[in-house]
Amino acid sequence: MKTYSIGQAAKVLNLTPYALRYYDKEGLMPFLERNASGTRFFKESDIASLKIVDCLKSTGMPIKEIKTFIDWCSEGDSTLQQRHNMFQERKAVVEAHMAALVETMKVIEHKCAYYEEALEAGTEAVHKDNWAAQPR
Amino acid sequence: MKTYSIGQAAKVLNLTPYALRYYDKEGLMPFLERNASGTRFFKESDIASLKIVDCLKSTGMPIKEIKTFIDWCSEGDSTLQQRHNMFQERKAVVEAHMAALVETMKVIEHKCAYYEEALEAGTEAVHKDNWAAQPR
DNA sequence: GCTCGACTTCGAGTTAACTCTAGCATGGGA
DNA sequence: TCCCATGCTAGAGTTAACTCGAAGTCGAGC
Repeated sequence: MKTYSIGQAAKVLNLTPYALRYYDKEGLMPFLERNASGTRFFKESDIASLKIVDCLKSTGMPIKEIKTFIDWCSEGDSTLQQRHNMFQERKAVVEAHMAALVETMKVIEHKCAYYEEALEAGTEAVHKDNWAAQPR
Repeated sequence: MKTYSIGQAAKVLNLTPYALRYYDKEGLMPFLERNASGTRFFKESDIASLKIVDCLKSTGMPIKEIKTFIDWCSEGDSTLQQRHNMFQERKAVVEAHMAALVETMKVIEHKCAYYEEALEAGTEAVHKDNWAAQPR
């Protein structure tokens, strides 16, 4: 079975070896093994697990909470409900985040249009009179 | 014309007075006025400007770059092109962010389904055999 | 045998964006 | 008149998530 050094794993996951050691120190990789001389080696299952970590991170979850999840994974079937709840909550968080981004996008597109008109006119002054009439 | 104290502005913008003073110190509010005794008062135009700041922040733009934009605003029509470019870039950033969130969401939903099945079976072991066959 | 690159640990340093503390000023209500 | 909330400044403290430096080990290739 293929394994990865910390440098290779970092490359695959688009992280630095520093970050991976930090995650290890924070307890995000309890199943990570080492060879006789103490060097970490990452199995495919470790890479997969780190991809989940990355997924949770991208929902804005802090490392400490991710660790809680990892601990639940180690505890086995008795924590299935907590883990399910956690993913449900993450789903809600991502949905909220996406909704917020849609609103952000509306403002940005409005500003793009605003500056396109201003550029055409050569001056921002074109908007001064009818600002109140601008659609938000 | 209605104005707001720093506390009122903070409430309206869902920020703290600390944060608003910090933004002021960082130069994000060059048009902000004060009364005779040095107390800031926020006009509607300041509130609107801070909403744009908030919008840019929510695209992940750091304060220093937002300041650059604010400075361009102060410089007038000669920076229209830069400002337009900036919003175009922000649009691309938000689009990328949304696309990433869609991917994140797929993983999360997959995990929700995974844990629903596991809960039904009472054990995570139901997935052990056909993990490789799981759709990602 | 030597060198080189990649690995190790430990602990210190970095960065952004606040957040708070201390000490003081001000203005309105009882 | 006194009190209290709220404002001010300067500067220190906080937090997360790395990021790095120092000093040392290890295995491969020449």
